[in-house]
Amino acid sequence: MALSLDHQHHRPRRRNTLIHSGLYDSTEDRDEHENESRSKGRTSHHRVLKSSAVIILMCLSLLHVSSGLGTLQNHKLSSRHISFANKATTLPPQKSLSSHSSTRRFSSSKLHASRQSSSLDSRQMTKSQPPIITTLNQQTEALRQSLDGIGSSDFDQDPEASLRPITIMTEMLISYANWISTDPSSTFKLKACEIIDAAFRNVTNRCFAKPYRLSKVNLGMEVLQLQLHSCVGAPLNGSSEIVNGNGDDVDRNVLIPLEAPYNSIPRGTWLKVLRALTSNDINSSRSSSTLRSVKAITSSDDEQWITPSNAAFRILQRLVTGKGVRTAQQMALDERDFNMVLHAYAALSQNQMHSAHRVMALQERTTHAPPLSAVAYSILLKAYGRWKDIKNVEMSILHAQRNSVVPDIVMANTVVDAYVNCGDVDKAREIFQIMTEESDAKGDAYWPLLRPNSRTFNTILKGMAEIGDVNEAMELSKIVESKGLWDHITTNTLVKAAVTAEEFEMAEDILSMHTASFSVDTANGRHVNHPNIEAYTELVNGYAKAGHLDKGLGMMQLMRKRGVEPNEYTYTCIVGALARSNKVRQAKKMIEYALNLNLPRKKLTPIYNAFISGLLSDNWSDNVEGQASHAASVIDALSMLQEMQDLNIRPNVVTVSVVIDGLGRCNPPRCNDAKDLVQHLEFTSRPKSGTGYTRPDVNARGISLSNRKIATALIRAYGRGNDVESAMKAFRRISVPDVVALNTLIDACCRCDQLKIALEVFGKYVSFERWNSDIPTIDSADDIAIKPDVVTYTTLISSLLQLKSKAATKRAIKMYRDMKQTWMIYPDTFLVDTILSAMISSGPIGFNDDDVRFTLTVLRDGEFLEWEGRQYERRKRAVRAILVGCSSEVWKNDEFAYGLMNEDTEDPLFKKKGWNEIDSGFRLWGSGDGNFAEQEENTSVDSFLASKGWNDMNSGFRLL
DNA sequence: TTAGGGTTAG
Repeated sequence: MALSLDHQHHRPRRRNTLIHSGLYDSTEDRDEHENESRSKGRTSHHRVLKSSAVIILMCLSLLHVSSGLGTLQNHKLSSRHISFANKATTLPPQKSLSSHSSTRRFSSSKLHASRQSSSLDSRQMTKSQPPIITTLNQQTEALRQSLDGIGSSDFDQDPEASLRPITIMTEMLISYANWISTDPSSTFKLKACEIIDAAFRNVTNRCFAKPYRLSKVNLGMEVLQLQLHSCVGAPLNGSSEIVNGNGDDVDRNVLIPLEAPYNSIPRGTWLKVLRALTSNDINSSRSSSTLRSVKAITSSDDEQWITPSNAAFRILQRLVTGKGVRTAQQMALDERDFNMVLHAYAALSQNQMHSAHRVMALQERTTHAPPLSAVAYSILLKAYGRWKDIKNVEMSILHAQRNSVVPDIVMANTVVDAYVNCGDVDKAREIFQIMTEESDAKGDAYWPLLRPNSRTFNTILKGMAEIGDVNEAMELSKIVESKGLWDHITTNTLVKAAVTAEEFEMAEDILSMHTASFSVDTANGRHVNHPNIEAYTELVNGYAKAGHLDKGLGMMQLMRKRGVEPNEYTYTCIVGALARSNKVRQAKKMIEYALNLNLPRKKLTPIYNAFISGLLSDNWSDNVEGQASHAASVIDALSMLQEMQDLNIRPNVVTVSVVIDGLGRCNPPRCNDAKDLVQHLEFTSRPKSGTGYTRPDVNARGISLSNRKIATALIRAYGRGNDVESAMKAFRRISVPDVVALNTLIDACCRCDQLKIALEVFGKYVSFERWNSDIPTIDSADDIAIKPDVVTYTTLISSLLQLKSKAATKRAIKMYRDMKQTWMIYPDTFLVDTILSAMISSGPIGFNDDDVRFTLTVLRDGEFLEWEGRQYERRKRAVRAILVGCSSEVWKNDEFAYGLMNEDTEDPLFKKKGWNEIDSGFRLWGSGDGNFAEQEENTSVDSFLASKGWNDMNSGFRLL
């Protein structure tokens, strides 16, 4: 369906509900997020602590309100009211006492006034301002003081300080509640509420202001909870503990609701909360191993922890429905409110996309909300592009079209980028064509005429760079230049294209010709953040990866000559390259230099990772010398890990995985050491938990045995150590295993000759029906469905074929068919190679009809793949040699085989050496280059180091 | 509120 441009201008208000491929949920906006909300287990012990805490607090407060006060033990309070008090009980006794005594000092002075007010009769109150006002004002002042230093780590880690605001606010509500029992006039009631509300706003404004911090946000959430719900909390079991001035029993809660409208939260505050919850600071604090979760606002007694995005969604729902929102008339909702939440979900992770769709559905269904715009679709498209989910990229475009959303240049660029990320550069160029065509020439009327900008071109260039199509890229860059749209990213991307194609000279030329002008830091004559630093880094890395370490170091020299300061990325590349070449001393020098850049510690971790990874990257541990050398590298790696910790550079998941892998490649594999290391680092690297507002890590984002990458590395180690049982155990620790973890486990089983177990594992986790059922399956480990990939099938098929049994081969043939037909997975050259070499390895004897058909199928599939040089022809010849010699003649009915047999492509080498030679060398065909000649780069390394002023060769670093 | 570039990992 094509929409004309005219129609697009007056868009129908009708909106399509987004339902497709199971991602568009029709039960969108319930306030319940069962999957996400994690109610904290509340043991009876926990309850006892809570109640005793509340008793202490209430006694302290109420002691002054009314002497001879009845027992409070029977009060059932919402856990909200007392959570702060609960925290106080976790303090050591003395500290707890002092904490309370400070509260008490405060209470005794402030609440004294409250008592007086309670004992005053209402006649007196109408005459002049009641003392409660003074009390509340004093409490407000104390509150203001308690907020000093909020957000600082000192504040967060001092339970006394961080709990005080909540304590004071609760006390204000207690003062209010007690005063209310004297039945004051409504004028003063409102006045009192206004003061309390202002105090609350004071806190929330601070909590939800930049810089955003989880601890602040959670304090703010607590305040919102207090104002919204504590007042309507649990009843008092019909008891009558509080006695009013007339001696009558008053049956009510300890805390009572504020007068309207102060029992709700102003719209502006909600928007501040929304901004904080969807901010980058709150959502992407990857440095912290603390799970990002915030306290949910609930009307029940339950304490729920949910993701910031889900908390934001709930607030969006409030803004839509007006629940808890203080507003005279319904204000129109801003598109940005929705987009903020949409973005928070979409940027988060792939399995949050159904939540992203709920946000869009909420916006669509809310009549007083603006319609979905190109911005919303840009957010969605970017996310799907990032996950390389081309199916949903196209669905999103289709829905934008159905919703008559007119694309702007941003959305167009997002689509182009999404296609590039999905590896479909042709499709990206097609969109480019359509959007730049005059409308009457358009085949697709959806895309309006748009003027491409630098980003459009750079994005397409990126696509070309990734596939190494440097010629096309150069052609396109001429257009970019002629249009005056060349910027430093164009240079960087074009250099990348040349480097990917290993056209290093061209890359250097591009860089010299298009180096951006940059400002000189006159203070030290150096240039900071050179706009082309990425191109330089690309070159350094490209040279090093291509085996030209000397040239890579030459680039470092050139950078120095041109005054371009290497950054952490550049050092990561060069350190990794040096370490891979076992130039330990030089690598360490480089690290030392990177340390001098005075970067934040966090940025140094990857440099160390590159070092450790390079050090352990040796793959010659199959002989004795190799093993000894590997063992030495492991020691070096471990000492580097120690150095990191000494320098307070925190190892991350990558660091640990790499070291585990190194330990696993020892002979025998050091699996126990690997596991111990994880547990040790898990313990030592965990940040101190302060207030309780930052939740301890329970879900393995950081270093732990249940982290997916770490567990995967361990599985690999156990596989090498012939320990299937432990491998299985390690796998089961992963809450949501991915295909890499699965492949590693299957491989571990196969290595240990446990093919049966491998097939069971495959059967348990790989099910097309379950995978396709669209039901989010996070709850039960048994429901997890993993989409296999070509590696999964390669591992299993290879193992099956190695058994050389009829039954196993039959099973392999079936798996291969399932892979293509059910999962639409196409084989790669490695799989084709694996199968062909296995099938023909025993020679033509016993090669039956099925074997012939299978081999021919695989060979034919291989025809569509990209092979190095004449590799495919060689495989064809190998197969032909088998067919010639085998008794089966089914191939004679096969057109492809017939053509194969009659091709005249005789390989003289093959002719000379015959089948056995080919077989033994089969695997080597793929490796292409035998260029591992040892190069002597010491000269250039040292000259670089010398240029840095480090000419000291004997710095104490051990040379391997 | 939305779009483009470099490193380490499996």
